[in-house]
Amino acid sequence: MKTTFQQDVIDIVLQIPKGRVTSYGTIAKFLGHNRGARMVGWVMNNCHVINETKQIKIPAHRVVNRNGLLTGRFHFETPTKMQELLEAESIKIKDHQIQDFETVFWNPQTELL
DNA sequence: CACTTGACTTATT
DNA sequence: TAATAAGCCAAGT
Repeated sequence: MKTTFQQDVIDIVLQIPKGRVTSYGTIAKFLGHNRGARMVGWVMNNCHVINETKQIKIPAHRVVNRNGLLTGRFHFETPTKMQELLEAESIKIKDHQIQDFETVFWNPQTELL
């Protein structure tokens, strides 16, 4: 069974606990790509296709850049959708920036392992 | 098969 | 502190 990169990324994103977030680079590093954050972003860009193909929903709103900034908000249905989803999970956001980012940050390396 | 693009990150100037 | 370059690699053209 050859696991594709996007399968691995999806697998991790699906395991992000509710009310927590992680970053592209963290996921990439966990998969062995120290600087493969762009590939994670690429998977997220295809997450809509994946959602229909695999009939699952990927919590892409729980993946932000390493500054806690919602850089991928414009790829959602509406630019505010991402923030709304996060706020619905008790995550505070101000100016598209996650507040207390270190607190809600989810590290698969230490918490999933 | 070669070139471009990208929801990123780190280092350098 | 802010702007630029380089590094990473899968898909699309």
